[in-house]
Amino acid sequence: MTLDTPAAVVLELMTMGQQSAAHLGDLLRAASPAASSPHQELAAEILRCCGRVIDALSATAAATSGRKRKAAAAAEYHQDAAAAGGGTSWSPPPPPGPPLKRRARGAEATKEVTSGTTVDGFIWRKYGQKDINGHKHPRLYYRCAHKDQGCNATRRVQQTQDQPAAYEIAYYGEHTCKGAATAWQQLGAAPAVVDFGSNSWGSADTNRGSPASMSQGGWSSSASSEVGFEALHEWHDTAAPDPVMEFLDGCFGWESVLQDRFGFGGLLHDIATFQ
DNA sequence: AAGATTTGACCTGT
DNA sequence: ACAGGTCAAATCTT
Repeated sequence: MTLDTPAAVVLELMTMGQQSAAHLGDLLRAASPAASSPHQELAAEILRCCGRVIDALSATAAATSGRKRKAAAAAEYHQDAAAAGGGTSWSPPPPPGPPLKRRARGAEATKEVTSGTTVDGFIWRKYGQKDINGHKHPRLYYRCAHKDQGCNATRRVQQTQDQPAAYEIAYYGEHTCKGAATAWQQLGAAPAVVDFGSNSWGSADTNRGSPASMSQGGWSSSASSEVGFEALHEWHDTAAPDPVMEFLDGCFGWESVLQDRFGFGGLLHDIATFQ
């Protein structure tokens, strides 16, 4: 991907932010492995926010380039139907449209490789696992927990061969569930395609223990994000393990890149506070 | 008891 | 025919 457009730059930087937040979460877990602390939840919240922006931008880019997945096309059917209704607000997809077709092998997907836990704001339910030829580890299949809302987003997780701690995650389909749409309405972005990729409540291994048992506040990004950032600063100013402090010191300056390049400071602030 | 996960079977695209 | 994706009953967890 080039950085020729503002969207590309935002995508790149949000990806960096997501990786940084994942790293932060790992550090926090290492610092207090006993139970999930508010600090870890804050790191998870940051990951969720980054993931939403990344997926929204990715979807926009894919739509612009005219390449669409089959699953995306099915989701689009619902959105077109909703748009025909004339409303600007989110409409529940449920009555399901045409039967969802099995996606073609190697169908286009939004892919990312993560080390260990990632969190991107959606709740996934595992629906299958398969041993894949040429892969030492099984492939895991997840779908959005809000399938009952007509959300057809799915996620495929494959542990990489050479790096056991790394997971290749492919996202298919579009999130059409209500929580995602609400978040963007609060952002004022109102994307034509309500598409937010993804989420992983941890790696294939850490995922055990029910994603839904974690905070479902991922849908209510507005309030939770703002509180989260305030708490993060408060925590940053008080007690924190040294490795975490070092990590944060190295990461909090990345937004200057945007200001230097496109003067996106205001946008960043809006994204950070979801207001 | 309800909801989530596991896993073998079945379905479909290549 | 085979490999990969999904279904759904059984099982597990909370």
